[in-house]
Amino acid sequence: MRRADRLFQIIQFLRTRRLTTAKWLAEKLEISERTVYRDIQDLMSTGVPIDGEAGVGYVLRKDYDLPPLMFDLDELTTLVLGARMVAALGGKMKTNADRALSKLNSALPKKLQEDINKIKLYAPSFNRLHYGAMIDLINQAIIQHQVISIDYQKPQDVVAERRKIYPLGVFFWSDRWTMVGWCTTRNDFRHFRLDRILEYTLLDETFKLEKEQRLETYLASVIV
DNA sequence: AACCCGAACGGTGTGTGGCG
DNA sequence: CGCCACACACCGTTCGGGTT
Repeated sequence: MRRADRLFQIIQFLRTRRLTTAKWLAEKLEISERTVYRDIQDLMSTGVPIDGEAGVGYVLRKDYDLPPLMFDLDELTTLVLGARMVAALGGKMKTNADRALSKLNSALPKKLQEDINKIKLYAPSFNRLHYGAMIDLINQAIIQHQVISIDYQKPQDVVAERRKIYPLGVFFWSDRWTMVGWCTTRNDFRHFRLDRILEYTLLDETFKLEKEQRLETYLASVIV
């Protein structure tokens, strides 16, 4: 990593953390603490408002911000591919992704605008079914704490079962989408494949989660 | 290719100061 | 008082760029 890149990284770390020690920075950047001290000193000497306190760590004063920075081609490639994957979901997700790409394109310098058109990475079949509208609705329900009613059909079932769910999150498992939620029928966490949800409705009913019903609790139980 | 030079870095040791 | 973390100095090594 170039030194300039490392100095930029240090500022980024300091911006996103309340308190940062030289040891932590040294581990993250794979350099010695001694080098961290030198870098911090150099940043401070160029006017970056960093406060260091022995026995405490470093903090970046709140009034400091970086000027807008331009993406490099590798970053742009990642962003464009990501946006194209999201656009493949359809619905409002596609509209949003297209709008974001358009904004990005208009903000780029001419050279990068040309480069971005050369990115030939597409995701047309990233998702054969368009879940954009369903994900939009689930996302809205999660934010507004609204109950969702779904008709869910398991492979062994002949008819779909109607359930009321407190939606907690939507996950993509490399080949399929699922919604994780608190199932009021089973009174437990359940995840539902979106391709097995035959009908879904946002109910005019809100929910309040107990601690044992929250997504953090679910994640803590499944992630070792 | 060999050499020189400066920048950057790591290691080590010592001092200082906050905190529990 | 001990621990932790920053501050500083000194020295040796590595690396890249420039020169001969």
